[in-house]
Amino acid sequence: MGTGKRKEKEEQRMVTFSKRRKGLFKKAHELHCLTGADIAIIAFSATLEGYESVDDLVLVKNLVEEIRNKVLFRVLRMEEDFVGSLLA
Amino acid sequence: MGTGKRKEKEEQRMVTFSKRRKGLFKKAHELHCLTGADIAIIAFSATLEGYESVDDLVLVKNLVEEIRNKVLFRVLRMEEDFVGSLLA
DNA sequence: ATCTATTGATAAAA
DNA sequence: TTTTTATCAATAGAT
Repeated sequence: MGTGKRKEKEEQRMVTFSKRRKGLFKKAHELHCLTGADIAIIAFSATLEGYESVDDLVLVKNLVEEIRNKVLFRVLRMEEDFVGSLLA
Repeated sequence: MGTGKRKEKEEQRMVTFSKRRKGLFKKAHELHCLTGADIAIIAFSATLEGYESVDDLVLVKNLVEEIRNKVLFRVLRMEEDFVGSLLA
């Protein structure tokens, strides 16, 4: 396969990735708005070149911390509910 | 509003949540298969009662750790690429 | 980036 | 709960 063809194929993959990632985030946003659910999505493309930067990764790192905090918050709420049910 | 109505509304919200979460995960799976992207999704319903357990939260905790590892792996790969580009 | 014909998701009903 | 289906939305391919 020529280099041109390979580049074309890679570009097409990125088009698909971009379109579908956009769709995925839209669906997640709808789910959040419709039901109040807390949702976090992280999506890495398979290639790094040109599509991800250190800045992006810092954003992801912050997002992961946010998610961790949400999980911890959930655990706290569940423990509160459990204690509440014991006292009820 | 009567209690019955409120319960009905909450049930409907959970039906919507379940259906759309299923759809969201399907989309994410497709995106992964189609483009090789690494994707992580965490979705909490707005209410806890009956829909989430400590076991679920342990799974989420593990997922968050997995995501963190992926981020770190990406950083390592980017650093390798950077060093590689300097040596090329 | 924009368009559109087709496919896929899903809300409501059974 | 699962199944059906009539609508509505996502998107692959073309431009």
